[in-house]
Amino acid sequence: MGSAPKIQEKAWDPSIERRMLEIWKSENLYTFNIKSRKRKFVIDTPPPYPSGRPWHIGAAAQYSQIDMIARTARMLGYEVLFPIGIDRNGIPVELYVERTYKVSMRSVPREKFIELCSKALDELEAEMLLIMQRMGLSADFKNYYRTDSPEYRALTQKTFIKLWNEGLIYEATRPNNYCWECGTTIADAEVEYEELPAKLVYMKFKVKETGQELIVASTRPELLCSCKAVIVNPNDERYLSIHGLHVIVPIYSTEVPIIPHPVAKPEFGTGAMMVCSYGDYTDVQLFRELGLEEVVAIDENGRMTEKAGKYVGLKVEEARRRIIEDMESEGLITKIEDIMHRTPICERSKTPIEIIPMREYYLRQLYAVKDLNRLAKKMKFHPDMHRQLLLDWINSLKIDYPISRRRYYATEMPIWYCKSCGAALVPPPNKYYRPWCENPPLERCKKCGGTEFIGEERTFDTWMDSSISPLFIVKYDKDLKFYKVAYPVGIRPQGKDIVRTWLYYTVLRCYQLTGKEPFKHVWVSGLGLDEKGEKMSKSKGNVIDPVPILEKYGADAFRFWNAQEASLGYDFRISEAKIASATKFLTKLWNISRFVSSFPIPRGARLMSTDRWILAELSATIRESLKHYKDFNFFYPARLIRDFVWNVFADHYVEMVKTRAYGVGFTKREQRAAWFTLHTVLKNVLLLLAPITPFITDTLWRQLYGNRSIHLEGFPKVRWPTAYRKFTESLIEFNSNVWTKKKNLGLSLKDPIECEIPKKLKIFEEDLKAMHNIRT
RNA sequence: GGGCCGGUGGUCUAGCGGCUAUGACGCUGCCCUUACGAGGCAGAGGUCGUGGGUUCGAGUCCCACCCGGCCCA
Repeated sequence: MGSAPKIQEKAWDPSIERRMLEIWKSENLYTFNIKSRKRKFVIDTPPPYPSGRPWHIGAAAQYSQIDMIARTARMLGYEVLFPIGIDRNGIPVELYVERTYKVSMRSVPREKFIELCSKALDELEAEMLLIMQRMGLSADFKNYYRTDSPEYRALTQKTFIKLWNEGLIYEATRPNNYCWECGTTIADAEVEYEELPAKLVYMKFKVKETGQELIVASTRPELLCSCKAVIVNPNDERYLSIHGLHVIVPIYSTEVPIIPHPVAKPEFGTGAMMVCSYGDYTDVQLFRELGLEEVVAIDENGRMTEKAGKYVGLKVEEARRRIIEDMESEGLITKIEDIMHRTPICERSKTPIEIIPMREYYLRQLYAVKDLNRLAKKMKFHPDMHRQLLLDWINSLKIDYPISRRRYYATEMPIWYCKSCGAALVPPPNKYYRPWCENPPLERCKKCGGTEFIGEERTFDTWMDSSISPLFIVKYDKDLKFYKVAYPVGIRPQGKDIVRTWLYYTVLRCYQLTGKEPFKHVWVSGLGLDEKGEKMSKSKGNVIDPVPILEKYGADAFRFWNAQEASLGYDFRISEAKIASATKFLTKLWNISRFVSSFPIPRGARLMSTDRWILAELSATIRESLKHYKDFNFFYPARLIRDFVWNVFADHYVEMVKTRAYGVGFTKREQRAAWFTLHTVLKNVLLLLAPITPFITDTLWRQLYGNRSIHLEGFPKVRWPTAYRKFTESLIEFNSNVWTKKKNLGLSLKDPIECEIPKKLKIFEEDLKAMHNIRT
C-alpha cells in the first residue's frame, strides 16, 4: 500500500512563489560564466522603457516568454547570458516630467531638467525591475544596465565617431518630419497615421490666360503662400484645355503653372490640386520631380514665416482659421466640406507633424540596402513569416536616416564647431562627451588653427542608442575575447511592432560597425490585445495591470496561460478569466504529484503493458515538445504537455494502475512497475514544463526528486519505444464506453460490471479489469 | 493602392492532403470514485467566409471575390 502523500497541500498555492524566488537568489542559479566550456547563448533582451504603471500586460507576457527562451537554452545545454537593461533615453520621460512638475523643457536650465528626468526614471525603473523579478525572470539583475549611463552613452558616441570618420554621416537641409509638441525632427519610422477630421476648403483661383475660374480644394489653405503649381490629372477631360496655362493664387496673387500629373485624382475635390511646400509627402515628391523652388512657410516654432504676409507669426491652425475667414469675406470660397483625412502624427506625442526643411545630420543607409537584404535573409526568423516585415521596410527606404534631435534627455552629439571657420570637429572616442556644457577636448581647429569652439546642442535619436544594445552586452570594442565568443548574438526577441525601428536600426548599425548580422536568431512575437481583439491603450481604458494578476494567480499561472494562448508571432487576446483558468492545470499537476508522491521511487522495474503504453505516449510528448522548444515556440509544448498530462496520463493511465499501485490483487513486482512508471512520467513532465512554469516544477522537484533545483537539469531524452501508441485510441474508447455503460445502467463507477475486453486490448486485461471492476 | 495575418459550434481556438473536424470557456444532466468539487463522467451545439478549380479524396493545395485586423504607400 502507498503511504500518506509526501505533499500535504491540496492545491498549488502561488504564495510559494515568493519563497522560491528567495531560494533562487540565494543559490545564485542564473549567473553567466564566459569561461564555461558550454556553448554560449546570448539574449539581446529588449530594454523596456519605464513609462509608469500600469506596465502593459502584453509586454509583461512577452518578457515571461523571453525568460522561457533563456530557460530553454539552458536546458538544451547552453551557457546563457540573459542581461537586463532599462531604456532611459528619449522623449517620453521629458513629457512625463513636463506634465508632473508643470515645467516646460526649454524654460528651465538644461542641467536641472535632466536631473528631474533622471530622478523620475529611477522611481519608474525600480518598480519595473520588481515586476520582472516577480515574474520569475532568470536574468542577471545584479548587473542590469541603463542606456543613459556614461558607459552606454560613451559607446553610442564612439560608434558615431567611427561612422563619422568613415564618411557615413553628413549634414543636409531637407524637408523633414517635424513635431511641434516635441520640438524636434523625427524619422519616418516614428511617424504614425490616424484618420482625423479636417475641413476641405474649395478656393477660387483664376486662370491668367483665359480669366476663367478654377476651383481648387485643399485642407491646407494657410499654405497658399507656398503654392508653386496646380496639378490636374492628364486624363481629366474637364481640364484638358488649360494644361500648361497659369493660375493666379488668391490672396497672394502669385502666378503658378497648371501641370498635368497622374498624382492628381479626378475624384478628390475638384480634381485640381495645389502643390505647396509642404503639405504632405506628395508635395515633397512633386517639388523634387517638377523642380519647383521651395518656400518655407512655417518655421520651427510652428508659426507662419514672413512669406505668409499678413499671417506672419500666427500658429498654423490660427493662420488656417484666419485665412479661411478672409477668403470667405472676399467671396473666394465656394464650399467647405468636413472630411476624414489620413494625417501623419508623431508616434510619441500623437500630434500632427509638419514637413519643413531643416538642417540636420544624416546617417547614410540607402547604399546598404542590398547588403541589408542579404543579412535579413541570413538570420533565422521565428516565425519565418515575420522576416517579410523587415524586408518590406528595408526595400521601402527612400531617404537616409536623420539622426539629430532637438531634445535634452538623450545622448549628446559629440561635435564642436570652430568659431572662426565653422568646421565641425569630433573628439577622440572612449569618453562620454557633453558638448553643451563641457570645455572642448580640442586644442586647435584642424582646418584653420582656431582655438575657440562652440559645442553642439543637439542630441541623437534614441534609436541610435537602442540599436547598439547587442554590441553593448557583448563588450564590443572593450573585451575582444568576450566579443569574439558572443557575437553575433544568439537571439533577438522583440515585438513585431518595432521591426521597422529597433530591429531595422540594429541590423543597419551593426552591419556598419561589424560587417556582420547582429543575430543568429530573431524572435518576433505578436501583440497583446484586449479581450475583444483591440489594441490596449490608456486612453481607451482597456488596459490590464499585470501586478494584481501576478498577486492573485501567481507568475506560473500567468506564464502557463500566455504560453498556451497564442502561437509565436500571432497577436493574442488577454482576459483575466483565461488567466484564472490556467490555474486549474497547475492544481491538476499538483494533485497528480500528490498522488504519485505517496509511493516509493523504485530504481527499476519489470514493466507491464500499461506501463509501456504510457511511456510510449510520454516519449512522443517529449519528442514533439522538444521540436518546438528548439524553435523557441512555447505554444505547442504547453498544449501538448497539458493534453498529455490531463487527458491521457491522469484520466487513463492513473485510473488504470491505481489498484495496482495500491497493491490490491497484484504481485509486489507488478506494484513496483506501477510505482516506477508513475514517478518516471511525473519526473519527465516536470522537466519538460520547467521553462514555462519554473516555480511549481522546482517546488515539486525539490520535494520529490532531489535537493538541487530542477533548473540545473537538462531536458529529458526520448528513451522508450513509441510503438505502443497504437493502442491509445482503443484504450480511451474502451474506457469511455465502460463509463457510459455504467452510467446508463445507473451503476457507480466502483460497481462490478460484465463486459468483454476487445481482443486488441487483451494485453491490458489485468489493469482494465481492476480499474472497472469487470467480472467475466 | 501594396504587404502580412486572420475568417472553424454562443465566444476563443487546434488543424499543414486521408476514417464519424481538436480543445478551452460557457451551457445541460448525473456523480462525495480515498490525487484533485479550482474535480470526475456524460451530453447538446459546427453547411470550417463565398464561388470556382486540382485530386480517388480539401478547413487543409491553387485561383477569384467578400469581410476583419495590423503595417506601409
